[in-house]
Amino acid sequence: MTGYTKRRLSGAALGKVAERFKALSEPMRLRLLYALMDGEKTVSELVGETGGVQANVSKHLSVLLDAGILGRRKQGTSAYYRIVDESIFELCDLVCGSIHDRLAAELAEFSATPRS
Amino acid sequence: MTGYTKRRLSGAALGKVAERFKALSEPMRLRLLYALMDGEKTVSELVGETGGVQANVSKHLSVLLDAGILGRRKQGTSAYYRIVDESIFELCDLVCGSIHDRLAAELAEFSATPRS
DNA sequence: GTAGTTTATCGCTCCACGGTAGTATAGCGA
DNA sequence: TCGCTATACTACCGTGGAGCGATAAACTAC
Repeated sequence: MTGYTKRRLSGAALGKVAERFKALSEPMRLRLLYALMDGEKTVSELVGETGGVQANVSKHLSVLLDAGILGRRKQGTSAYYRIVDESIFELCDLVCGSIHDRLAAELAEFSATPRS
Repeated sequence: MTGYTKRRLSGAALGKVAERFKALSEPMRLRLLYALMDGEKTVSELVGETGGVQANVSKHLSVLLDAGILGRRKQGTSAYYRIVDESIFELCDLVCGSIHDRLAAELAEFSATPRS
């Protein structure tokens, strides 16, 4: 019993799920999400932390906004972005665990292989 | 306490996580994964079930194979693919729940809005 | 041997997307 | 009013990847 339902998804649902995964398939966007873990930040702050160009950071942020992962608040000339879908980090944790397991398995297999 | 560790990831780890998400960001690949839920199948069977072209199905399967999500077994002229990373469905379930919550929230907000 | 089946791969077109530069818009201060 | 800053938007280029047809490779049956 692993906890997931193993329910089949309709075609439309499949598309929405794929869309969500696509929003998370860019290292830069993941970096932005992790930078936002300690609370909302402005675009400038995110530019400084991630080392990206302002235009790119702004575009990636709007992608995450459209995906429903981030929220935005404007104050003065600044735009404050925050995470509204905390399940993102659960996803990343699951993937990290899965990748770790695979690497560990490969390592074990390599170590068990007799060197010729 | 939601259960995830909220640990920051290195740049390389971020790339690997993004790569995994990218492998899941295609509806066709998700369809193949869900078709494989009830056990290993040949490419021909998957072509029949998903309605895809053989070349595409084969390519998508090799993407999932390289990502460590699927395993392959060859017997005669047939290739049997199976799921080796069951955590995939946990990921999909999490995303489904998240999407459902968002849609439900949008619906509630819409219903609460007084119609002018 | 030949023919048929199954799978993988190649070449191609087309489209989506990331990165970048430049520009526009809005708010703030002198 | 005139800058200055912060953000968003537009246009362009290059790349990567999906879809498709044709072909190649491996195996089976005759």
